Amino acid sequence: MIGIKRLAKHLNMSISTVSRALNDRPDSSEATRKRVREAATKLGYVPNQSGRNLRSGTTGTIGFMMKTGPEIIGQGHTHFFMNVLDGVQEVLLRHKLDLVALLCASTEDADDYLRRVVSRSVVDGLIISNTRRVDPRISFLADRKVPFVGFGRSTTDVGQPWIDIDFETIAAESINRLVAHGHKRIAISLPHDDINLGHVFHENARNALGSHGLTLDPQYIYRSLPSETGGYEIAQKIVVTKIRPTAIALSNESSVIGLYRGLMEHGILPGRDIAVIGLNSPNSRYLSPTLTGFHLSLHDLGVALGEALLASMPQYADAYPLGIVRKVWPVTLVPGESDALNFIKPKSLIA
Amino acid sequence: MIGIKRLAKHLNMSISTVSRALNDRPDSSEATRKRVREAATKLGYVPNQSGRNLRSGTTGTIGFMMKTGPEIIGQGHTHFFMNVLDGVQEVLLRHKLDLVALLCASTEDADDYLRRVVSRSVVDGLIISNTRRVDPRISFLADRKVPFVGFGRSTTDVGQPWIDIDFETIAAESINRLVAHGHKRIAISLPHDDINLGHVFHENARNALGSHGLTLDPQYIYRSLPSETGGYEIAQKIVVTKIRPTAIALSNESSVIGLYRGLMEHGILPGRDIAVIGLNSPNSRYLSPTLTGFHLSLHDLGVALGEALLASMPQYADAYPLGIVRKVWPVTLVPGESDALNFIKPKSLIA
DNA sequence: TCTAGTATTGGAAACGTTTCCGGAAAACCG
DNA sequence: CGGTTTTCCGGAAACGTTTCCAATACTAGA
Repeated sequence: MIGIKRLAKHLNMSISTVSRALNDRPDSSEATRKRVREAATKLGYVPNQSGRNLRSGTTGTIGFMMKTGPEIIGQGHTHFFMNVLDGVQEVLLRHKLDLVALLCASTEDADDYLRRVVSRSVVDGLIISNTRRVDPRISFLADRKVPFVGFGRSTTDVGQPWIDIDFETIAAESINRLVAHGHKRIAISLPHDDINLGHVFHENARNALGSHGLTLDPQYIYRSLPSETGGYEIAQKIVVTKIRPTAIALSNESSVIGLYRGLMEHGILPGRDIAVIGLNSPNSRYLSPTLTGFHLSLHDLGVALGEALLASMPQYADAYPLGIVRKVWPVTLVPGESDALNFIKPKSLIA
Repeated sequence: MIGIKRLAKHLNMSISTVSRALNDRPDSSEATRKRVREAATKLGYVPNQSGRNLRSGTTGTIGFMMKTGPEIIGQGHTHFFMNVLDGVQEVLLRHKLDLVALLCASTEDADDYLRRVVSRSVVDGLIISNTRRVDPRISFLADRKVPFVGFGRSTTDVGQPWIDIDFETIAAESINRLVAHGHKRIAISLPHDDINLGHVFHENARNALGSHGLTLDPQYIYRSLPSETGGYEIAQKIVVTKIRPTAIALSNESSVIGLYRGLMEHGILPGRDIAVIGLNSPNSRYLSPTLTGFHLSLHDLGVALGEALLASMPQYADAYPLGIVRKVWPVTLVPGESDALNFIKPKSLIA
């Protein structure tokens, strides 16, 4: 391992000159920059991150916090995160920043873990997802002045930047479309009550129903994990509902797989016996009947998330003069067969 | 942010004494340790990781490398990883080490990324998964003397520790069982040819068939991604096979979901029209007919992986006198309905 | 040619921690 | 009680980098 000292000696320069050249400081000549760069690659010099961190107080890494263990938020969600993170990483790379996933063990409290990570100062900035309705992480990070961006909103508001999927549109358009198709008994799926998006979805679905003179029957609100398994459980619940809903609007992308499976085991075919609107994903691509679902560009969302974070970091703010980014990420409806118009031929099973 | 200096001044001690006390060095008295600890928590002192790193050359973090992006190895695999990582984290926490997932963007070459991570020395040790048949990462890490453990074997052998799932048993027992049930046209699923486990599975399946006087028909080898989608694609391929296999043994835990879906769309019912043996997972729990599959304790595997890594790190070797760990992780078969004994009533569809 | 300004450089301090080393005090032993 | 060992402590150097500051060399203007 060669350090800047030996590199400097080898070049017959002072270490300060070498450092300046390596970092493209304005007060270093192009000639020396070139010489230094060449020698550096020749000798295989790579700056020691710890030394750099110590001096500058930054680490050059951005963290994305997630929990490990069996009861993670939803298995299928991974595709989701992996695409978003890919976009984030793309932006960060441009600034030589690195993205790591901070893995909080299932045995450890998430808030404790965050505290530990922050005080060890292993990252310069953070992305937090699965934002809760009231989220202590937000106030904590604001308090510690750690730059962060929420992937999701929260009622805990410290003026932080966030980007959130447009669940308003998803909920409202789903309902409007289903009502237009003649449905009256419309169900929705919601995540755990803590999660903020559930409230957004709930409220907008209720309002949309209200605008058509309908109400949201509490028995048609199915709470479940946003996973295949969660969707399967919804199907089980639907089957035992006395007066079954004729349509359901889902609030996540994973559960539709399990929902289809569960419904079909009982001879209930989406698009014929029940209308389903959900979110598209690679896994929903092969569903039959094809899914009527909302599409969103996850990679681009990740890019936006990365840019929002950089905009909130003083060092990079001038490259991204965006101010505090608070953006609802657009979705577009892709019609399929699962909510077919020629519905309303209720088979016996719609008791 | 308070440093060790201010802490020392506040205690009227030298910083060396404080440092020793905080690290429970033998040459510090219990009395001072107590005083220091108390003052540290009272003042909210947390050691600066960068300073520590710089001095000691270690970072206190272990990395698990994975790729982000759309074409990741398999979405369902995540549950898999999340449980393994949970076990790893559990072990590491005992030694105040932290686990992070190193996210390699889809646009970046994995080997380049590894090189970058290592030279920036952001981790003290690594776990690499999806080990390939010939894996340059292994020789690179050995060359750089970075402690690591393979989650999976490879023909690239530098004496590194590894832990791998017992695909020998999975392949052989699957075959033996299917043959015992009277099957002769037995198919297997394999991942990309690069991946090492594919070769293990292939070879052992072939040998098991051979021991029964059967051969592995090349047309019954279905290559696919280890994902739901991959399983769905296998079903499509099965359907268009001239003389269809009567049984299939899967080499991953995710594809069975898509396989079931794809088969059932064509009226082919696992356990009646085709026998299926796979790997169990939370998502396979709700399959109907229930899956005959292999179970393995992922969390414990993670623990073993963590211990194997620590055993290979000089600093921790004395706590884990295991030498170089090379272990095939055991699996147990959980019988279900998908390979039911009362099979062999070939419907018309088994052309 | 001299001066003022600019471009580039080297020296040295600083970031926060650990650890080596010498020394002082205490404990032990005969 | 003298000497030897043990226990504990403080001073200072070191890890590798960045950056402030002063100094030098060069350029341009008069």
